[in-house]
Amino acid sequence: MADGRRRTGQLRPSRGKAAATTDGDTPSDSGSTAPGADGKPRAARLADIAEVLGLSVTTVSRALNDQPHVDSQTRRRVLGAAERLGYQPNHLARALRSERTFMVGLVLPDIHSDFFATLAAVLQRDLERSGYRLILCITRDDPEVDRHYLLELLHHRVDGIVHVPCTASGAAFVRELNATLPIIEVNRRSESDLFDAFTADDREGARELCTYLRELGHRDVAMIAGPEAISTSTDRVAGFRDAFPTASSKVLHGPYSQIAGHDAFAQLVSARKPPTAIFASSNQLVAGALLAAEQLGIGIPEQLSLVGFDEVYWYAISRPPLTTYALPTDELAVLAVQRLVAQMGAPRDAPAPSARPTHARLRGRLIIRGSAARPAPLSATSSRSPARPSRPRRSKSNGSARGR
Amino acid sequence: MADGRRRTGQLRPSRGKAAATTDGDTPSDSGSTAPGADGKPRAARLADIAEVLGLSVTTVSRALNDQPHVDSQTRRRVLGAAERLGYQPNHLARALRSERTFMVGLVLPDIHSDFFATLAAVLQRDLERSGYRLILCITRDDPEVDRHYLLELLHHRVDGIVHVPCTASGAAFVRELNATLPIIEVNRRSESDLFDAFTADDREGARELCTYLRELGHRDVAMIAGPEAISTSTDRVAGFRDAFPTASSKVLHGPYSQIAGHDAFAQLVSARKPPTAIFASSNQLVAGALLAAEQLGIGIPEQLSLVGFDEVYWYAISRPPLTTYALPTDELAVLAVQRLVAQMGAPRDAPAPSARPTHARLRGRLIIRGSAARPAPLSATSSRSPARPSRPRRSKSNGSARGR
DNA sequence: CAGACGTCCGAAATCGTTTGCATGGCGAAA
DNA sequence: TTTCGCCATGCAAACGATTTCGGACGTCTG
Repeated sequence: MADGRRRTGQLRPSRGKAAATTDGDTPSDSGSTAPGADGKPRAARLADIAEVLGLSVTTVSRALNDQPHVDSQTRRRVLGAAERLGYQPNHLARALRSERTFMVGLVLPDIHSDFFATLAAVLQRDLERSGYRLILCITRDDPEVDRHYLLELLHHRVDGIVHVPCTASGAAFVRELNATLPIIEVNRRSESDLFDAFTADDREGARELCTYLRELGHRDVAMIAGPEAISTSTDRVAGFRDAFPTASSKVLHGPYSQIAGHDAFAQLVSARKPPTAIFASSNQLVAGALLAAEQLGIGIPEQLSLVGFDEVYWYAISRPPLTTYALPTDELAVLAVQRLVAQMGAPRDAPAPSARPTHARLRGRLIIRGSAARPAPLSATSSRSPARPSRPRRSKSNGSARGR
Repeated sequence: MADGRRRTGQLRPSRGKAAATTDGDTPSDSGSTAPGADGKPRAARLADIAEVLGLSVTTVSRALNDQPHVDSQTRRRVLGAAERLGYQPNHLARALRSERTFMVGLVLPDIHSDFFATLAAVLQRDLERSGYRLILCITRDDPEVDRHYLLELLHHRVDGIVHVPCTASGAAFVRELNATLPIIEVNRRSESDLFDAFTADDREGARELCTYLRELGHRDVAMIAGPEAISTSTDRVAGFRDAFPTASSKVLHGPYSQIAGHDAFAQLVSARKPPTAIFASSNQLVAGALLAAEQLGIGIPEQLSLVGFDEVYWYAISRPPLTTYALPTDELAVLAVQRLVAQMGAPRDAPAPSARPTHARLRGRLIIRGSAARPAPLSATSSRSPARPSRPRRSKSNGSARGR
């Protein structure tokens, strides 16, 4: 083979010691990490291992990646040399060539809210178990920020995205960019019908919770809802209307924030004819409502019933303990990772274009604590005070410290 | 220039249309994203833009990166073509060559705890403002997991790491691997003295909080502390001992978890001679303690005083509202990002090896609410009941809905 | 007018890995 | 003994950008 003209790929001019003639397995004097001869020490590369052992980078790569067609003896030598040289693989180069970054993006509105914190924690844990790292992107429900992050993740060539959309179109524009990476919607659902989605059955949950209020005797109930563009909000409003179809029942829309809950609560109770119960439809909203009740000196549930949504660990120790509808947070995250990993593992070219995206609605469960009681002024039948004493009655799934 | 022998770098055999002879500025028929001729469409690269405009990749790269030495007219043409072709830069390739990934790792024990959630949110926001993406790694205070993530981040060639260590050595082993990337410790501090650290002044905070208990008249106070290996825990214990130097004052160590707080509280109050006040030294611990008090029917502060640590948004609406020492969470995160970005922006080779790592301790502030009162049995002077009525007295920095 | 300098641009090397293809060598089947 | 195929290995081309070096050309300065 005429090796007359070496072109590219030529090994660097012997940065380490000149190729070990015999074996190189003996623990020589080369420090554990420094391959440098004179200049500053550089990080070891595959080529350095190959040079020390007199092998090719190909074989070294195969040995380190547990690929077949490598002699077990050779593999051991490679592993040993890698250890001695302090070799640390470069995922960038690997990803560039193999077109797999093993990173997924998580795009959600907020990490501070208990629900999303749990979601993020479970997602991160399960993704890590499948070998994926997670890039965290917080949108604060700002569509521009949402779009910015999705694009940025695209540029980083993530293998997939978990998306909590904040617009009706969701990540549709990504698909228009001819990007075929898997995207899964969680908790909320866009109207694009382009992506698999895992959400709670918000409508059914709200209906169940509000039916409970109706059964307690409430007829004049108001709802503090989230933004109108977001599926969780509209679905919960629908469930609310299922239980209270009268047009008079009031629904206040606003952002999913504590301040919004606070202000909406204050506005509702200061009305000429305030409701007897209020449904604050997220954990942020109900936290704000509780604070407002505290500040305004409104006794709950003596003067007014209040129910929340989402289960949060401090609900049991709030004053009063909150009656709520618990969302299947962990399950949502687990299923999303499961689906996403399956899609990312599939061959890149065939993303099953025929299959229509699926939407799974997961049931939660009602948790009855002490923040809702029979309506105070209208109670006709009950002779004793409708408001329970300060020590609330216990219900299922309460009391145990949830050690998440 | 004898172009007889093209070697590498040869442009792909005209995947797009054959090099536009004249200009290529006219909006031709090529779809916005599909450069493909026959095969499946590929994502546009710099070379595609260069080919369409009859330029070199060098110039295109410079134009898109706002580098000098590009004619403004040329720059406009490049931007236009990039837009038409739907060009999306490949950060992997860029990072591989330029040795800057614009990603930083965040390694912390937990994201569900309110404190760390806030920390992560602020870090993410500020890092994003400086153009960095954040990789989230949750260690659950497991040293093995901690080590695993640090290595993994190294392999991904992140530009820097924000670390909440859970061992005495912290990320010291990373330095032994000859990795020179900036690492900043936040909230907790390892004993390695190798990294800049931003922590709260936990000792001073605990002293201030416990001195308040002492001034209320408490003499028999117990502390529920975190793990012994973690700086926040040992520092808070030191502050507690500053205020209560008697050897009899009890300190219970355990993990920073709600269950640990629950169990420690139950253990303390069931002792033969229970303390008159308990200092639960983290938000998880105090949440568990509150729940235990609720379950055991122990009135707070009537029968027992309880104080927390960290300020959390639900403290104001818990039952009772918690007296606590607020940590400067946001400030911690802001300063850490500031320092980290400065170090990441500095030239890679000179990480100022002479400068000794700095450790900044930030002051928090005492927030007095209603969970601590004069000790019940020992109250000598006060004629009226030491326990306040159910409606707690208000203090500074309470009541406003913190809209995080 | 010579030389210095600045601007615009391109060729090619480079980052560190994976991967398609080729090549001996060796054992098994014919 | 030949042929076929597999195994272990190596060569060199990707992957898609940045960066170094230098060339062509125009302008300013002494």
